Parts: sequence; structure tokens; C-alpha cells
Amino acid sequence: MRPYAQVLEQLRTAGLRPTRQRLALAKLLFENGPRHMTAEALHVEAQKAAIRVSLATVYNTLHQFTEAGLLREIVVDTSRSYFDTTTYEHGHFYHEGSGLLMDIEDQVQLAHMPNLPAGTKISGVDVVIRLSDA
Amino acid sequence: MRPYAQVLEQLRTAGLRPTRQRLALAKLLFENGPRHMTAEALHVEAQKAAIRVSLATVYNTLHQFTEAGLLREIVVDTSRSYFDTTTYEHGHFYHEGSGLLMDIEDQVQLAHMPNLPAGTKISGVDVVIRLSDA
DNA sequence: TTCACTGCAAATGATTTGCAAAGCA
DNA sequence: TGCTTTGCAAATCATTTGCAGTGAA
Repeated sequence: MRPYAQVLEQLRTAGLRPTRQRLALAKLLFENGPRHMTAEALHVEAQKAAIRVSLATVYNTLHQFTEAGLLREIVVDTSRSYFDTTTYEHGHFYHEGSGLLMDIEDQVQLAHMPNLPAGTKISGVDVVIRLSDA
Repeated sequence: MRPYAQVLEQLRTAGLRPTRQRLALAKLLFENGPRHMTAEALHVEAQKAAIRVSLATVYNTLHQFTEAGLLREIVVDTSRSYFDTTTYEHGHFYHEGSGLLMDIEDQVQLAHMPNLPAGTKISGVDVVIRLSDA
């Protein structure tokens, strides 16, 4: 539930114009609580909401929002990209059967951080718990 | 450094014939310590070793070995699949710039396991520490 | 003799890109 | 007016698949 003003602000900061398509997609993404969307799914949802936007623009917009810090890309499946509206670092449950991706609400932390290879620094820590039906 | 006999044994168990291509690829994969390979990289390596094998067969073989439990697939990048010769659960360092994937030697465990969604069970826990140059 | 296996080339599917038309500052 | 943005269709790229030929039991 990110406020409209914040979206505008971040678009402006990123040098992105608040076009009809970007605002409409932002509304779908941010006015419904935390979400995990694929480009295809967002496009379908836009169509249903009678928003005229091409799939190419959905892809562009997702990447631009990610660079602007409004979204975070989550890698759980080689066959498609997921974008998460929750941008701080947190773990995920991934249900392989359904393709459903969920935030892990509890704090998941590593018991201890391993030593890094020389000359490197951490750019992110991904924790994915893969689920199947019990 | 998996022994030849074990590879044969696991191929037999999986109902896979020990063909020239499978044995040659197994040798490249398992006789050089722990490795993380993409299909493309393994194909190039095979060519250099004068092993005649098509890219399609490399793909088939990687998947068959994975199903047979000789390899584990690691998801770190939507643009390509990595296969790990170390099959027990362990974390990875992924260097985004170079595409290099490394095992984390220290034991990385979660500080505590979160509650799972109802009706699900864990099929795997992936920990990936993304690295960039310091 | 049969069924598995391989290689080739074509198909696939998600994503990206080139470019002309349309939109916003 | 001048730079962005969009949409379409074509291009890409890793991966998969159809199928005829090859090989192993």
C-alpha cells in the first residue's frame, strides 16, 4: 500500500515521466498490499482492468520501477521473472507446483555470515524455501 | 571426485544406458572436484576435449543426471541454468559480474525455520549470497 | 528386432529491440 | 519544439522437441 505521492516522487527522482501507463500499472502494483507479479500476469490484470498497455511496456515498466527502487526482482525460476513490491530484504516461500511466491513474514536470518571471497562484497542475500504439497 | 563405479551404479539405477556421451560428460563433470556448469559451458568443454556430443544431448544429459541424483540444479539467474556436482544442501556465492557460482564452504543455516503455509512441506532451502566487486 | 539414444534442425516461450507514431514538458 | 514513451512486429536466446538414423541388449 504505497502512497501515490511516493510513487510520483520516485518516478521523478528516477527521471521517469508519470505517463498514463506507468501510473495505472503502479496503481495495480501498489494499491493492493504486498504482491509478487510476473510481467505476463500484470499484463493480464491490466487488460481486465481495461487498461490499454502493451506487454512490451509492462516489461519496460517493471524494469524501470526496479531500477527506481519501487520493486525488487526475485529469482526463483529460470523460466520467468518475478517482481516483488516489498523491497527490503526478506525471504520467500516458493510453491513449485503452483508458481506462487510468498513473502516469509518471520525474520529469516543466517545463523552466521560466511567469510566472503577476497575482493568481494555482498550485494544481496536471497533465501528461498521451496514448498510442495504436504 | 565421484568414483566411476558410483556413476555407473547411479546410471543403472536410473535406467540410463552408459553411452559414450554420458560417460564422457560424467568424466568431465565429476573428475575435477566440485563444479558448477551451464549446458553451454559443458558443451564447449566437451568440444575442447574432442568429445563429439550435440548441445541437445548435453541438455538431456544434465537433466537426466539431475533426476538420477548425480547433479543438483541451482537457480540464480533467469537467463541460464546452473548444475552443481555437489548434491547435498549447501549455500552459494554468486558473482553477478562474472556469472561465477561457488559453493559456500562454511555451514550456512537459518537462525530459525519459519512456520510453513498450511498443507505444505519443504522441498528445499536455497541460500544465495550475491557478490559484487569490493 | 526392438527400444533407447543421439543429432539435427525446427519449434518454443519469455524477454528484448528497432523504429515510426503519439505524448508530454 | 524536442526529447520521451509507447506499441507493434520482428529479433533474440536459452532451452526443448520431432523425428529419422544409429546403437546397444
